[in-house]
Amino acid sequence: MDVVDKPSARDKILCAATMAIRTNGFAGTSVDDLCAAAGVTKGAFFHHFKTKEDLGVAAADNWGANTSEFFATAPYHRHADPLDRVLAYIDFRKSILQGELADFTCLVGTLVQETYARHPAIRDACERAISNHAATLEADIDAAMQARGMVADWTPASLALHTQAVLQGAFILAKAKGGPAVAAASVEHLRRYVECLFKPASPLTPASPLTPE
Amino acid sequence: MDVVDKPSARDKILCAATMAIRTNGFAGTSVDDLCAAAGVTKGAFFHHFKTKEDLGVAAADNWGANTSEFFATAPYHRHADPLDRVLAYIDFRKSILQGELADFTCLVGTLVQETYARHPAIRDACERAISNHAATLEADIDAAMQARGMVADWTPASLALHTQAVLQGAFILAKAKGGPAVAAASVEHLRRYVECLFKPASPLTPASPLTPE
DNA sequence: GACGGCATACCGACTGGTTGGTATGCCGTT
DNA sequence: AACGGCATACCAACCAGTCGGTATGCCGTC
Repeated sequence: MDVVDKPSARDKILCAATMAIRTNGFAGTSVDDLCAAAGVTKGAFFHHFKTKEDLGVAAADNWGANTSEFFATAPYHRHADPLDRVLAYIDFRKSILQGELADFTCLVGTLVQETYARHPAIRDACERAISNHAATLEADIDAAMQARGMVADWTPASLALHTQAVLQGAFILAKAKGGPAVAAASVEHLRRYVECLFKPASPLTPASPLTPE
Repeated sequence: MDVVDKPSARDKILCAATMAIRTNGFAGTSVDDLCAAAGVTKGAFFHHFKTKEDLGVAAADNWGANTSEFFATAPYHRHADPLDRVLAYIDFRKSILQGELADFTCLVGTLVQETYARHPAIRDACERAISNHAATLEADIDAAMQARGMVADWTPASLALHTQAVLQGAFILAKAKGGPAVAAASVEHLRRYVECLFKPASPLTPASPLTPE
């Protein structure tokens, strides 16, 4: 148990899988590619993962764990008002749309898209990751509604999932257009929507805090 | 030139590819699978398409052409007010979220997700299909804004693309959750957003035309 | 209208490389 | 010496793509 723990083969494979699948998809990533990228042999791969599908499940679970920690320690939780936390979450999601596409797109969104029919185990793992993450938002949305005594024809859960839909769709547009700019614009629309839902009385405000493009 | 034109091998392949790729993805669909599903031989396949990538481009182009016609002849264009047309478009998109996942999800969204890095030609074809479709919405959005003399910090183009992002994201959630219900809820949020953007003055109306879930 | 010349559409066996997966053995730690 | 962690060697199935060949129809010429 060294301080400078050298990563185990399993971790190296999971890390390489995260990048490779986000870039080339699940079916588009071969076990050989993965081993080469991770710097391990095929023997190591099949020592840690029974099948390639098993790796897919593990990668989705690993993604869920990593993103949970990443967002749990993110600064947007500091706000006292739950609505401010939701808006800050959206701003935070917008702010991390930078660099290469594979650096900010979502592994489980990509993964579930092409495996939902043939690999139910992977689909379920992706569903868990998405729903768990949405649940962290749902709590703040719910608190914001109760604090305002709001009665609405939509549920906190549906809005939380909607934010994830917008993000996933934004990633697809970013891939189609070759850059994060479209995605950022879509996230701005999402912010405007949440502001609108919680706006007490005032009408359309032409001068919004968002910077014009 | 018969009245009962039997479909050419090319058409049968494109039709089979549309379903197969939406179900199993591009890399997950082999040329042999495709030929079996279309009821043609490999010789026929490579007579019509130089490579598998070529088929991907053709499938995306074909999808663009088919959806263009489908939406151009859809009933939502009948409304006189351009905003009504936009809202009716959204309602229409919600109404067709039925049946099997592969029956209503978007080919080019699935396709671009896993090919953007390795097959630029396919990515460009998908981008064209998405942008062309969004452009038909953009015109109505623009007209609705001008009719109201609206000045906003967002553009008609960005809202049109945002609608597509919501739909694409909704498809991903539907795949993860195994049914169209989540997708419909997200499309309802989109409708509420567009209503809010164009609402002249009144505040949040708890009694909305949307049916509660 | 019979002819050759040629293009298009399609067939299916074949190939070389790649795939996911297995069998076995080595090596440091306990 | 027993074990987990990994390496090497290997396999059958499958992959995209090729190639020689056939069937059919069009078109100008005589």
